[in-house]
Amino acid sequence: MAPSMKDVAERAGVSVGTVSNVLNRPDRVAEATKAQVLAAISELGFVRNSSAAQLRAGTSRSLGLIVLDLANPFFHDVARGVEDVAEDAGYAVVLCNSDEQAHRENRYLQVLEEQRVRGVLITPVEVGSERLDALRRRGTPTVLVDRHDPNVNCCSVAVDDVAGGQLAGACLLDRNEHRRIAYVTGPLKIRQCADRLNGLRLAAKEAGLDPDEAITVVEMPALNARTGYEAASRLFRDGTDITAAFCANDLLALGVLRAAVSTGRQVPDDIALLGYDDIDFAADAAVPLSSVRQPRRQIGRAAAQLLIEECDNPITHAHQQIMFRPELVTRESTGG
Amino acid sequence: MAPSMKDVAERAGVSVGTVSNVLNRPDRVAEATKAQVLAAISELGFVRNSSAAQLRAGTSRSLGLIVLDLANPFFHDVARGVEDVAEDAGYAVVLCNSDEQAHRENRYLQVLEEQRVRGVLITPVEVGSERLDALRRRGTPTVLVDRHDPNVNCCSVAVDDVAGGQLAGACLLDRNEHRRIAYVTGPLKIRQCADRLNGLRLAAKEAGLDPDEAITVVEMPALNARTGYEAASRLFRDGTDITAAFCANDLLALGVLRAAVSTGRQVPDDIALLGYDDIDFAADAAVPLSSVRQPRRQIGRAAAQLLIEECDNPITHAHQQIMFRPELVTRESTGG
DNA sequence: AAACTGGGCTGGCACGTTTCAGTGATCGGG
DNA sequence: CCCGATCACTGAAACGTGCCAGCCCAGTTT
Repeated sequence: MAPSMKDVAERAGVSVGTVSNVLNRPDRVAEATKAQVLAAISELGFVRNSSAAQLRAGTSRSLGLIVLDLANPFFHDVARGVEDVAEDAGYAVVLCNSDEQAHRENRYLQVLEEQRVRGVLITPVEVGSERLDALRRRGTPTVLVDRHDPNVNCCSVAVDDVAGGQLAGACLLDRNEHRRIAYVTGPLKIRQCADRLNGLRLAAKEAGLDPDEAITVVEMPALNARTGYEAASRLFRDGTDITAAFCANDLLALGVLRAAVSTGRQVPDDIALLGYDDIDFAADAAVPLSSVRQPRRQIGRAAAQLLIEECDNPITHAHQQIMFRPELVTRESTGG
Repeated sequence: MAPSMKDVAERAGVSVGTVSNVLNRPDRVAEATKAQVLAAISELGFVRNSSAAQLRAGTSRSLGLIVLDLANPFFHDVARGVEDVAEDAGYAVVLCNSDEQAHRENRYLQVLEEQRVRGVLITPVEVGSERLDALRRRGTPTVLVDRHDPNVNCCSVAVDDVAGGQLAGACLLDRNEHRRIAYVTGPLKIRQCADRLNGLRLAAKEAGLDPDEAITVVEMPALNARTGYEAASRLFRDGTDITAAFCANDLLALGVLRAAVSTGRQVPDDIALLGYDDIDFAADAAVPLSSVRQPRRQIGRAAAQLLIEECDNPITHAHQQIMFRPELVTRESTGG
C-alpha cells in the first residue's frame, strides 16, 4: 500500500493535520516543522490520494470533454483551446472520444458524472440525448460544441456554416468570376453540408446569378478523399463547362485535386478548387489548397470560458449561444 | 449536493449495505427489495461517487497513457489499440498529451499517481526521466511505447526502424533498380531518422552498391511538408542524377511531391517517391504515395497487454521488449 | 504578576462507499 | 419440537484527506 499522510506524520513526529497544512497552507506552518515534514514525504515517497481529497472536498476541479473523433483536427484543436482556458482557471480536463457512437457517449457521461466533474463540454452524437438531459437536470453545467440547442437551456458554441458557404461563393463567383461551379458534398442531411450549400446559393443570388443554373450539386455518400476522387472522375467523364469546385471539406477537395492531376488538368487554370476546414494538409497539397477556416482553437476557448463561468456563478449565469464566423484562406488552388 | 446511498436507503426503507448490494451483487438481494431500491435510485437520480468507491477499494481499475502528440496519427492509433485491450480487460484509460514537454509529462505523471492508476503506458519525452523512475520504484508498472529501456527494467514495445529503412531500400534499389537515390530526413540525432538511414545503407550493400555513392543524404531541421518542399527544391535546383527519394516520413514526401508537381516533374517516372508512416493522406495524395507502414494499433494492443499482465501478476511477471517489423505499402509513387 | 494575544500544533469528525460479522426469520430434516 | 442451515438484511468499521475547534506556550500588555 502506498504511504498515507498518517505514515508521513509519524515519521516526521507531527500530527496528520500538520501534514495536511504543509500541503495545503504551507504559510501556516513553521519553517522547521515544514522542512521535517517535506523530508518525511520525500523519504517515504508519499503521493497524495486524490480520491480521498475529492471525497472530502465534495467537489472536483475538473471538466469533461466529449468529442466525436480526436483524430479529426477540428476536435483536436477545439480540445487544445479548452485545455488552454481550463489550465489557466485551475481545472483539469478529462478527454473522451465517443467515436460517434451513442453507447460510448453514454458510458462516458456516466463515468464523468461518477467522477463528479464540475461541468461537461460535448458534441453530442445525436441531439436530445436523454442521458445528457438527465445530467443537466441534476445540476451539472453543460456546453454544446459545434451544435446548438433549439430550446436555449444551455450554452453553446458553433460556427456559422451559411456564412462559410457564402464566403466561398463570393470568392469563386465575385472575385474570380466563375459562372458554373460544382458543389461537391457529403450527405445533405448533415446540417453542415446543407448550410454551406445554402450560403453558396445566397452568394450566387448576390452575384446576380440563378443558383440552380450556376451551381451543380454533386452529393456523395461520404466526406473523404476517395469519395472526392470519384465525384471528380464522374464530373470529368461527363464533360462539363464547370470551371470551379467548392467542396464541403478539404478531404473531398484533395480527392478532386488528385483526379485533376491524374487526368492532366491544371489547377487552378482548368479548374479552381476551394475546400473547407483548412486542415494542415491543405497548405501542403500538390497545389496548395484554398479553404474556409474555422476558428477551431477559439471555439474551444470560448466553450471552456462559458462553462467555467457557469460553474463559478451558477446563479447569476445566463445561457449564451455563441456563433463564430469562418474565414477565407486563399492559396494557389483558386489562383491569385 | 448529489444524493448519496444513504438517501437512497432512506427512501427505499432499507439499509445502506443493501443499496450497495443492489449495485454490486444484485443476486444476493430479494427481487422485491431490489425493485424498491432501483426505484429510489431513479427517483432521486442517484449516481455513484467513484471517489468514495475507489478510496474504499484502495485500488482503481484504470491505466494512464501519456503520448507525445495526440494529433499525430501514430499515437492516435496506438491509443486506439490500448483502449481496445483495456476495455476488454475492464480497465479505463486516462489519455494524456505531453506535447513533447517534460514539465507537462511530469505533471501528468503526478496526476496519474495521485489517481492511483494501476499502470502507465508512456512515450517519454526524454529517456531517464527521474519522475518516471520514481513512479516505477514505488511499484506502479510501466510500459514504454516506441522506446526501449537500455537497462531492461520495464516492458517496452517499439518498431524496428532499421528493418523499415532496409525494406525501403530493397524496394527502390532491388525491385525498381534505381542507382542514385536521395534520403530526405529530419535531424539525424533523432534515433528513428538515423536508424532508417542505417537500414537504407544496409540495403545498398545487399544490392552490391557503395552506400556512400548510391545514397545522397539531405538532412533537414524538421519533419514537415514545407521542409520537404525546400529539400526537394534545393535538390532539383542543383541538378542531379537522382531518380528516387526515400523520405524519413510521409510529410517530407508530400513536400517533395509538391515540389515535383510544381516544377512539372512526373512521379514516378522522373522521380520515384517513398515515404514512411503511411498516414491517411499518403493514399490520397495527388500521386498516391508508397510508404512504410508501422503496425500502430497493434503496438498499442501489445503494450496494453504487457501492462495488464504485469498489473495482474506482479510477482511472476517478467519484463519483455517487443519489437515489431514494419511493412511496405506500394502505390503509384514508386511505379508498378 | 495576572490577563491577554496569537502563532503553531493536535485531535477528531466528516465525506460516501464497500465489506463483513452478526441478527432474525424461515425452512427442512431428524 | 429442536437443531442446523440458509437466506435477506442490518450496522458499523475502514479507506485517506481536509477542516475546525481547541489547546499550549511564548511573548506582550495591563
